Amino acid sequence: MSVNHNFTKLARQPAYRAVSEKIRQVILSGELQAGDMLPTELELAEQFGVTRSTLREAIRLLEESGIIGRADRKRLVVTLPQTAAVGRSVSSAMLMHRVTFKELWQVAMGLEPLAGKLACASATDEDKQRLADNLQHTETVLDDHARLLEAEIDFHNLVASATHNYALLQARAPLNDLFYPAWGAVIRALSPGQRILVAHRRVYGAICNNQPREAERWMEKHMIDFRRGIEMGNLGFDQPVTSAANTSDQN
Amino acid sequence: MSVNHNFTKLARQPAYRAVSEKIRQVILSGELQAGDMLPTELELAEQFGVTRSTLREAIRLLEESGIIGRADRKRLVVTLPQTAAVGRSVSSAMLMHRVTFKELWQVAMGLEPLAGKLACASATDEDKQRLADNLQHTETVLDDHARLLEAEIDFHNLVASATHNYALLQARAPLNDLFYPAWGAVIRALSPGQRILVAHRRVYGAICNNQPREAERWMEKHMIDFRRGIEMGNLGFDQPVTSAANTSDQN
DNA sequence: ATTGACCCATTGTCCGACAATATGTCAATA
DNA sequence: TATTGACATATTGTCGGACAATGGGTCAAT
Repeated sequence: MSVNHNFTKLARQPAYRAVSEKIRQVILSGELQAGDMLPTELELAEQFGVTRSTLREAIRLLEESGIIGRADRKRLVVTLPQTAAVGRSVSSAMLMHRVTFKELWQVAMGLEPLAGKLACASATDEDKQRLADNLQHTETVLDDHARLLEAEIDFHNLVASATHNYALLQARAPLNDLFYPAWGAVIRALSPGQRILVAHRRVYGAICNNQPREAERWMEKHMIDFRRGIEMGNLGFDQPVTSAANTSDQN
Repeated sequence: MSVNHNFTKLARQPAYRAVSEKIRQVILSGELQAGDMLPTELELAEQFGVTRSTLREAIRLLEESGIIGRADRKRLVVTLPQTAAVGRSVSSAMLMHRVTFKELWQVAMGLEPLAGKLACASATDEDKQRLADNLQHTETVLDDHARLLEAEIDFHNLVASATHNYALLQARAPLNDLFYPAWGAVIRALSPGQRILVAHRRVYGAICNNQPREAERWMEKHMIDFRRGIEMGNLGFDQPVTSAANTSDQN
């Protein structure tokens, strides 16, 4: 019989990956901060001792992570990742995993009431003003399905932003891409404009009056309404969500 | 005075990005499924009418999203994104945004009790067995700080997995990378092995007996303990978390 | 059934090249 | 002075070709 000592299957990584990791480290360590310009591709390539081709591949990895981008279409610049940019990767993953509407709803039930609650303590006057503007705008589009959905999504984003909690913003990013858009079907089927407006007003009022319990409860009711809408419309609560944001413009 | 009509600043996208988007679309539309092999780089390049260099840059973008990878280090293959892979991008973003421990804790307060609650309804016998194994293992490492932290993280992952809710798994991914590791300092400072074990046992018991309320409450208590630990240890509850997983191995 | 020798396809990396495009300078003009 | 135009320069996006290393396959020898 053979003596079997299990060796750890050593994984060498290609150069483009090593370069990418190195740059990422430097950025995450704070040595390079958001807004800092990076050297030109040629210069970077020389520093790492690789060719421009290899370096460019490394750059792409960081680009997709959203931590570097281009300033004015030329120079590379360290960037503060936008929630939307990072969220797209997450959303892609969820689509491939065939996440159901129910799963997203469960997460929404955990995060949206929380957002309402937290917003009470942290919303600035500017946040409140933006919410007020949103409510006013919503009233004018109650019967315009597309705009209503847009206003609806905006409202929830504004509440989340009012928490000033980036971790929360990031955690709920996929809801924007997958959960609410899918809900557009409900709006078209049931025209629940009034119910939406009432719930939003309650949440807004609670935030303004610093009543976290109220904000939490009404956001929860609002979410339960969502579920009811999906089920009543027979729109596949247990079905995988489909990518609504599939409409990237190109030939 | 000049007539000022604000034109939308048209943004042309480079070829590597267009190619990347196209492939992503095909995958997300389901036309290509996880496990499917892609043609060779040369073949793909010819199909798109670009050179291999350009195509490779496109591949890097998708690679970072975790939706394609390499089977046996050669052929490209459509991959089901791993939570860890996608989570890394998210974690990077959070680090750059200087997310505080408090922010992460707030998210954890929203998601971990939820995970406990949902797990009650969806945990399989196998899930329960894994939890039981984890508890048994935890008892043996109560005084080994490193292993205790590891077991602690494992437990929460197991509970989350038991929900069989991928959206939830993805949403709480950054907690694994940033929240719990940072909590290692608490373990070293306070040696709260017993408290941890008690809470875990309660959660486990509630899941086995299908008592969602109990599971939720004990998970919540557990999280509050976390916060207390951080504050008692004076470990910077309001400070940005630092990347503990910064230790990637390379020269 | 394992080993070794061999071939082949594909990747990772390199090099050199060029057009398109921003940036900067400077003169000309109103 | 402020705007315009002409020009030189730097940098990116893309191309095409090249080669070593490596994994997979075949086939013969043991």
